[in-house]
Amino acid sequence: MPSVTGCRGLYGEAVADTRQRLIDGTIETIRTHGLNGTTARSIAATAGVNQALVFYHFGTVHDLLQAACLAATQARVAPFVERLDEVTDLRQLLALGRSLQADERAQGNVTVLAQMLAGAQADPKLAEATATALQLWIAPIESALTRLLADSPVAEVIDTPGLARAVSAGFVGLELYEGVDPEGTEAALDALDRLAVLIEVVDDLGPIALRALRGKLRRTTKKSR
Amino acid sequence: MPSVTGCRGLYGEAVADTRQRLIDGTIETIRTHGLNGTTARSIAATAGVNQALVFYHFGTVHDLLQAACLAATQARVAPFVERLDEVTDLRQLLALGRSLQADERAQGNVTVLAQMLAGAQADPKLAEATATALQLWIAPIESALTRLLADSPVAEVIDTPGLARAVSAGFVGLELYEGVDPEGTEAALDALDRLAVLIEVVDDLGPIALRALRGKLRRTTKKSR
DNA sequence: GTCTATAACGAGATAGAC
DNA sequence: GTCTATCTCGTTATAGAC
Repeated sequence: MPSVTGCRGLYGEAVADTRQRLIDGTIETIRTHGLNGTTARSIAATAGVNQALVFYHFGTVHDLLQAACLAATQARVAPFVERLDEVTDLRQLLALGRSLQADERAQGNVTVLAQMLAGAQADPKLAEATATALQLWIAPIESALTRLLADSPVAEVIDTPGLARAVSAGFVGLELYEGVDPEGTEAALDALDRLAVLIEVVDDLGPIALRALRGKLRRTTKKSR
Repeated sequence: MPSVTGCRGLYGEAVADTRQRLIDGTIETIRTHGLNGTTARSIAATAGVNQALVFYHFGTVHDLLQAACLAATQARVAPFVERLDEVTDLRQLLALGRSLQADERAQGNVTVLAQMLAGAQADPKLAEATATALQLWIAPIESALTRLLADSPVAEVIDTPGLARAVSAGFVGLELYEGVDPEGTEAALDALDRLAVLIEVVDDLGPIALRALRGKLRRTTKKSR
């Protein structure tokens, strides 16, 4: 197989190819074995390369983890952003979220992110890489929310950046929860579906009810803070 | 210190005390070192006992993890249930949730649950124990939600068991997210706060608006499923 | 760049004295 | 029940041949 860069070693293999195989192998290994079972040996086995190459190309297993996390996230976010731009209301946004989650689940990418997030708790270096990766998801979601809620009375009291983070973090939690209770996760997603409908319904209320709601929202919010 | 059971070994130490120290030490070790850093040696060091006692009392590190996870959760859920019974509306429920999360965060218990959840993804045995522990949280939350939403039009379209799971899973996700972005988590919780206000406001609408809302909720929900 | 071989270390787990 | 000592294995990482 020809390499993109054309670089080849004494053994005739392409360099860029090996690096990419290691990155892909890392993601796949986290997905199937968890972060705990992701060692230089298991990664190399999955990637079909020699174990020592992990250290030649990335120095440490740790650095490979970071590189793989970022690369995988970037690759997945790009197509998502395109679909996100076509969303015109909250229900479509949630539908996209579910469709996305189904895709990600099948590919195991949210699992990877969840594993990184868990591992990051006791590892500042990993935390940095994970926060960056998660931000890649959050930013476009925040943009979409801001756009969708621009004309809504709800926008006055909802903090869009905060909501975007809550949604993203919530999805990660759901993904983890799915690992121990798949049926429960389906029920949870259904419940969220209906909550989104609720917000949308509020948006579509007649002018009278809407004005009353607006006043109440403001008063109640002030009181509770 | 006198033991509950009174059992003592040749070295004069109480048995129940050592078991409890190991369980407490396990939780503390997960909290500070993550699941990855929780080894028989690190647990024993934290608990202040000999490393071999892990295997004498629990057979394997794995079994100790399960036991500690369940014990810690049960101990924490009990007082929570009492406070939950006193909640009379959704905002109080969320306020309790935030207060609880602050406590849990300070004690590191949700972190423990999150670590278990992450580890459970690649470990069926651990998954079972974690699902049981999480269910200890979900059950009382579900009861409270059912009680609070009993007289609400929202109850007709919201799936309470699903919502309870979504809330629980979401909190775990937020806890993990907090490890990599504390400020973002605060913003996310604020956003959820306001969402809860929204539901409550809908509940307090006048009879006319409420009837219109009810019809719309039914129609929209049917359409979207 | 890739391979084999191996060093250095920490992990789970056990044996046997006390 | 508790302790010390130790076995065995898997891990990261490196040295050096090709």
